Amino acid sequence: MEEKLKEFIDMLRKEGHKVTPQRIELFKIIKNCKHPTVEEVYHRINKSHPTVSPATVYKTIELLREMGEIQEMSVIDGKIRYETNMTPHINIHCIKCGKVEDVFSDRIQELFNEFEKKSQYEIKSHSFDFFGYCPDCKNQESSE
Amino acid sequence: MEEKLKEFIDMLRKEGHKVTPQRIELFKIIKNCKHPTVEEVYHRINKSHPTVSPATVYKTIELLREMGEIQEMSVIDGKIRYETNMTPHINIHCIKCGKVEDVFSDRIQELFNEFEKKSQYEIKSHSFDFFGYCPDCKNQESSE
DNA sequence: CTACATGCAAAGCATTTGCATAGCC
DNA sequence: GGCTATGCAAATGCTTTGCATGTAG
Repeated sequence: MEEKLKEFIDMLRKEGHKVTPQRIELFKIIKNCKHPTVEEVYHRINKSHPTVSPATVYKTIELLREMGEIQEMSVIDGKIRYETNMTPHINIHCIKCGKVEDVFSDRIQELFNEFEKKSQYEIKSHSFDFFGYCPDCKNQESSE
Repeated sequence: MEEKLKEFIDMLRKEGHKVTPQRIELFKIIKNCKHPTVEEVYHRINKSHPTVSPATVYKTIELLREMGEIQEMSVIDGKIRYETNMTPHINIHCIKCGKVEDVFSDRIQELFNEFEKKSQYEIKSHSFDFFGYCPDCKNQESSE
């Protein structure tokens, strides 16, 4: 975490952006959230730093997105959420309880390599999502 | 297309929804669009049926989503787009020119099967997206 | 000291809602 | 004929913008 923060600060400087307490705090909060909405990020920063405005939250999220630190996700409930874990993985969403789990697999990289070759695209990022019933909700389903 | 429309009409009836001209027309339009936004759907129906209101477009899109005919997609430009082709595939987005291509592969089904077994989830749908530079834009990139 | 970032309030838009009317079943 | 769907207009709520002030470099 400390390491990632330092890299982030370096990248800010390198790209000519200023290093402000708001940006540092928002980076820490966002990277510690799972798949936050703007609203959730705002509520969190509001607890520790009540003067930070929604405008700053929106602007910082947009900056992080441009810097490749976060990514907009597939939406299931209409609200845009942000992927903050940029390690290749698949999100499995339970469409009943709303839970989201990360799953890692070497197959993702394989698929990635296959498509890059086949399509002639230069692939920079991805977003993989499964939607279904988690083990708990699956059982409840069958008894309904 | 005719076949799909009939299935849709049957499903409407079966689920107790009424079959209206607006729903039929919106179904046809939406299924003929690639990855439309709400706005695009509204503009299209507005040309042929100028009295259809935005409210009806929103409600019908929500109905189609509930019925599993369409799905919200990963967003790249902030606007929610809808996946209207429910055949398993991956979308490759060019982050420069905005083009989106569908790619089909047996690997998707394999990945699907692997995860269903491994995770104990009952998977109902998915959304796979790659983001990068298409062959054309890739070359422009290198010469900049 | 200069330029960019922040915070606030207002503006802008997309989406939803309430309700009267129309039209499917 | 009953009950859902539609269309309209108003309301809501999220996001952006403009501008004065603060602050990093």
